[in-house]
Amino acid sequence: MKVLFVEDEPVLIEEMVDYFSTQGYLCESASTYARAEEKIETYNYDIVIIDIGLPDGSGMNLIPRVSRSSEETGIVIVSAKNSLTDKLEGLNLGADDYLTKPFYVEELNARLHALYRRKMLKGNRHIIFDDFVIDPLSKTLSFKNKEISLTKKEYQLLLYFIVNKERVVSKPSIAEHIWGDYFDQSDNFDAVYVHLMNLRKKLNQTSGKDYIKTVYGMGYRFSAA
Amino acid sequence: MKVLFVEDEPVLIEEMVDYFSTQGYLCESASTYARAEEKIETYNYDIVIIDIGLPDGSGMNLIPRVSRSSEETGIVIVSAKNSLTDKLEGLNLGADDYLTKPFYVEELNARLHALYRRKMLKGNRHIIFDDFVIDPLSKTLSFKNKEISLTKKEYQLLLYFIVNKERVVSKPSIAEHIWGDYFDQSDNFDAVYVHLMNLRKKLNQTSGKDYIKTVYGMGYRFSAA
DNA sequence: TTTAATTCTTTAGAATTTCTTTAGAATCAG
DNA sequence: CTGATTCTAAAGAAATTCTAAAGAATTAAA
Repeated sequence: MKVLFVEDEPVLIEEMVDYFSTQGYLCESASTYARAEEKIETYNYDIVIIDIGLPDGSGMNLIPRVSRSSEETGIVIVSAKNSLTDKLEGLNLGADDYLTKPFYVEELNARLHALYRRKMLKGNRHIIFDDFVIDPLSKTLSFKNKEISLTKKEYQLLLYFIVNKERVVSKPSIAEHIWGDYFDQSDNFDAVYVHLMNLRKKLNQTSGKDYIKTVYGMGYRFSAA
Repeated sequence: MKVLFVEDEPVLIEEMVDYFSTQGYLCESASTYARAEEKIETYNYDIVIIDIGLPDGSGMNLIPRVSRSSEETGIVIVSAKNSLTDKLEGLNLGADDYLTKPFYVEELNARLHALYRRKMLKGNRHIIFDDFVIDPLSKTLSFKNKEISLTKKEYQLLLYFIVNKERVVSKPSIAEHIWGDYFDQSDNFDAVYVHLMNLRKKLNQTSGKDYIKTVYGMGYRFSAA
């Protein structure tokens, strides 16, 4: 779960990044409109949290850009004033939720959770494909009620595949979602290969099926019922 | 955990009952003031969630009745309007928390969790898992009527695990809940390790079971019946 | 068609990170 | 002051992650 915080108050950024990192999110931040724009164009996020009042522009204008760059991305607006027009404008532009400053990080967390549920759990508590069940709370994968132990990277990888079910995901985008933008482009993707194969093997050994297909030269595609 | 929802909107009732049932709560509902009054007098609930605006009376008047029938019961008020006086009046009458409509069930869940935690710390109800009994009043743990001495930190830790049963809790979040806000992120978590191991050892030595599983790189998970 | 280049699979082990455990120093409460 | 608790530090263990390398498969080029 990769999240971008667009916010100019350093203290708030720090608080949010600290908190949500411990919650298992992959956190990045942008403190200006320009930087946010750049990051949004370059990378892919699952959720973007946008403060409206930025020093060099209104966060409102970022909303369409996010939607354009990826339909999947959830958008939460944060604003200092509790203005109904602001709220409506934001939601109209395509934001998924709205929060007024000041707020508790716990509340933002609850909203992100709700958004997460709507986006990928679609109202369910578990993610289910075939005889597999993923419980995000206990971070476990099980096959016919028997737990399959996954490492952190394998678990993240699996979730990324689930979100992009039936779609071809490229190796660079996998790397970006699992390592963040600290990931050096010049690095080779050997690590991705290894984790991918380990996950593939575990899924295959327990079910006998091949869930992850290789699309030569393009990436991988995860398919399941 | 038995919960009563006093709410007249059928859709909302359904949503809440659905959600909280999957969260392991035992859910009941009352859609009128009269029905709620009746249920409160007759049965015992751990938590009552009251919508102020009921068709046949103000939910506000239910608050003293709940307190009278059982001091233990937690009360959360829900109201359509974000009125400060409403909020203050409710809290004055003995409500534990206040929530404005519309809200996300996730958010209510977070509040119930917090409430549960608070109640458990000072309430006199016993917490039971397997052959263990925790008496929050005397802050003691016993196994088959034999007391197990726990230090303060071990006790807090155990309670935090119980509240988050079956969930993966990260080390930072453990630290935050036990040492509070002034816990420095830059501190290393050695102390957490130590207390955790001590608790783990005590539980294991008395019961022979392993209650606390390490989820490598993510945190720990407590499981019990 | 054959060859070369690229991309992918697989394995093994090195490097790193995270966890466990112990012991003793510091701190706190009675 | 004394004893219990809490914290720090450090060493070793364990698990994960990464690197590297060799071979297989696929595509592109000759």
